[in-house]
Amino acid sequence: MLHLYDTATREVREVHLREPGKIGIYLCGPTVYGPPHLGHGRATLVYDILRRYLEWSGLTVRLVSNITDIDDKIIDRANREGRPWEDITHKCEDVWFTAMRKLNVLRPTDVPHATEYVTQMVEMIGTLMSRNAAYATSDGVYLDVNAVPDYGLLAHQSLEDMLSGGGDREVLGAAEKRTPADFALWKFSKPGEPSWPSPWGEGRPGWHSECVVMSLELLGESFDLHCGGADLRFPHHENERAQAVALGKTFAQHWMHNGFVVDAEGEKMSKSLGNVTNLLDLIEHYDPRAYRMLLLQTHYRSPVKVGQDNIDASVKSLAGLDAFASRLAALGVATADGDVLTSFRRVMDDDLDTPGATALIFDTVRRANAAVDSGDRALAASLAAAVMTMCSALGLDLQAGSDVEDSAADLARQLDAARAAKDFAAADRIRGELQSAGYVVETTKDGTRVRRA
RNA sequence: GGCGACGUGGCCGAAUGGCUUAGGCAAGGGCCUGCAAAGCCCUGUAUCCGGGUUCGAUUCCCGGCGUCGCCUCCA
Repeated sequence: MLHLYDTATREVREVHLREPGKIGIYLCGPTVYGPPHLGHGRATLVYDILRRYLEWSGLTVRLVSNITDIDDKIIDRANREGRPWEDITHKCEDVWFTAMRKLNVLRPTDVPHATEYVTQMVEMIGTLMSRNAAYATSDGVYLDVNAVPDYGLLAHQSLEDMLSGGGDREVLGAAEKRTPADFALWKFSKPGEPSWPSPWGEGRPGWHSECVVMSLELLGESFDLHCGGADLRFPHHENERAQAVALGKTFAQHWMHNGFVVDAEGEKMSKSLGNVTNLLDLIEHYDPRAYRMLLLQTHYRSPVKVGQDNIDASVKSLAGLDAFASRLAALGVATADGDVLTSFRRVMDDDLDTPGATALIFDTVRRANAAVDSGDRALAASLAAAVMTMCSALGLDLQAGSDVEDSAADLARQLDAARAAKDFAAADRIRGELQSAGYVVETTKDGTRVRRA
């Protein structure tokens, strides 16, 4: 059974399922106001790997991941560029899902939009008001964090400690708030801004409310797992939880957070630092599988450096796996080796130990290659099947060289003929042609094999 | 100021109180090959520093140095 580190309890523990065989997961999705960056890519890849693995394990997974399509940053950009805000959110969402498709990230089972749940959010805020956990000021409605006894559970800091720190940061709306840590549930709109009606005045929802409403509505109370990037731990997740607690509802049973993407100097890459490397650039310039490979070789909670050397190494390791897939495709269908798959489950169930899983894959590849060389085709086929099964469970599609053009296949046959005739000058010339056409050429006893470089 | 994470070989990156080693990339040697490619076998250099606990620490504890994150809206 799956064990994951739980941010709330700070320990690796079993993920307890409300309903055997089913898991409900909420993943905080993007705010659609700009191109996705590497951190977005990491989070979606990590949870895509989790989701695929769980489905492969036989669980029915309901993965709810929101799109935040109303937010200050969206409004700012719309004003700056003189465009309708919906124009920005629609376009950014398109770009987002196109990028995710290229990364082989499955679409979540549910993709709720914040703007579709404004009515429910207004209702929820009303309930919080009636419970005296929220109050209105001149610029909006705020949650009173003192209504939440264990506020700071995810931040692992007491309210007092949090308030004592923060240095020279500006606290929004501080003058009228009961406590500086109180956060906006509803923001009154200025003229010309997108707005929805509410009992307290026209406005728009604050950032944290949508996830509470949508997760509780789609997954229900005490749903199994809540996920997101480590930067969302506080304040976003803390504030989601605070609202649920203030409502008197049980929220997520388990909290999972993935680590940051850092640059070559080890600093977090984020928009606030202005050193973003765009996810779109990465998947345009490199095999999109390379990022998945890199993340698989890193534990999801560790920071990961994304740089030239790292990505190059992943591209090369993928080439080795592709060569393997191409080589072993000829062995035909076999039952995957059971011991290997048992080991695979063991490492994956241990806090999603994908570095262990990739080590297992490479070991199995080596064993399968050795079995081919020693003539044990049955063993090779069953090990190869295990490799393909594991890669598939991780969303890593190996390329077995099926996209070879007819002309290249022709040249490969000519190359064999030339070698058979010991016309090595011709053979070398043909190989050169194939290589300059972008193919890797392997001449073997069983004939020449070509695949895309 | 408060809370927390981390410092492993040429690079990336796991694991671990001693027992057999992570793994990938790079490097060297060998086998195979007409030559390559792919593959197989073998090899090297490592656990930030100083104390402590221990028969024994890279692993646990303390201190130091260094890097990073969070402390109200960034995946």
